[in-house]
Amino acid sequence: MEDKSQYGRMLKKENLRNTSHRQSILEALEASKEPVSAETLYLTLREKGISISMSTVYRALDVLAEKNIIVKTDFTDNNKSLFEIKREEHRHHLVCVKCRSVIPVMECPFHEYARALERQFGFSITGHKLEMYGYCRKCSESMDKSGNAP
Amino acid sequence: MEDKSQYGRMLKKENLRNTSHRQSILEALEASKEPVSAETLYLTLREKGISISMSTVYRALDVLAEKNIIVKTDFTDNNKSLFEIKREEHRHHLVCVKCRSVIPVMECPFHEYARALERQFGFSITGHKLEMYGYCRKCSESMDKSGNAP
DNA sequence: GTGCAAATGCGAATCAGTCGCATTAAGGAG
DNA sequence: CTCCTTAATGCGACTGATTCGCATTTGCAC
Repeated sequence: MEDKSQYGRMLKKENLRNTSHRQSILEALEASKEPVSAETLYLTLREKGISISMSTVYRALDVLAEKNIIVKTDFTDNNKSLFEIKREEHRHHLVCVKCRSVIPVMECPFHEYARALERQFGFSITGHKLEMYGYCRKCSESMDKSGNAP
Repeated sequence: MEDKSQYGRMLKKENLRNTSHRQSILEALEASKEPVSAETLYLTLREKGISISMSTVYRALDVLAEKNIIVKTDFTDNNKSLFEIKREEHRHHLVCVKCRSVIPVMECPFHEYARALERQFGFSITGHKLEMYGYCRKCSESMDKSGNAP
């Protein structure tokens, strides 16, 4: 999504006005390699010299998530929601429970599984979220050295 | 887990005192077929005539989740956390985005996938959470009738 | 039984997220 | 380009789940 006018089209398609704030938010999310919190996003924008309020950030994130342009995620921890742009392929995440780093993962082998569950329960699955917890390479190594088992 | 003294052993093993409140909480979670919120649990206990405070419920749930005796889950919605007892086999969930019903699912076909990711990223996976969203049978049907697409 | 750290109760505090309302600005019509 | 409607925004107050401080109680090792 290098072409920024693309955002305008996406917003229009959803009957959302193409405001400069929404543009900035989408650009910031696009630029971010990992999911960010509303607050982080707010601070990022302020740093860029953009004058915006928290309410607007929250409201924009809500409506964008509702329209499926971005994805809202809740990693169990500090009970803060994180947001990321919806890319071509959806992603899953490896979350390090120690240093809290997040590694995005592209592959998703769950389509057959989902199909089977739909048949079994008469449930129509429209989306899913998979998060995996554990220790990233660095944290496992540092614990090995210090003698603490993961 | 019919044998309630089992709880005592589990707690002791984690260096937690075997208090009557923790017993009650574990029993209530054991009895519940689906994940419950702290508040629901609190009310359930009060109804049973157990005098307990919200802080205690929260604190007990926290420590039990930390010790891996129960599981804390955040379904994106009303930003309330849900808790359930950790059973033999872990579960996944089908969450209806309309009526909010939750269907637990036993099967978990992800072990190979997890293994592959561990190799690929040097990440040591200790747990995972999969939630699937969509429309349960009842809600899809009622929407079909009313003409609203899911 | 005694002693002491862990657990609890209570109410105050925190803090992400929401809301009401007045103001501003998209963007379609003319 | 200007006008007009209405969505979007800012601000500050508010909410509601969760946490915290501190005094009191209770489990349990000895």
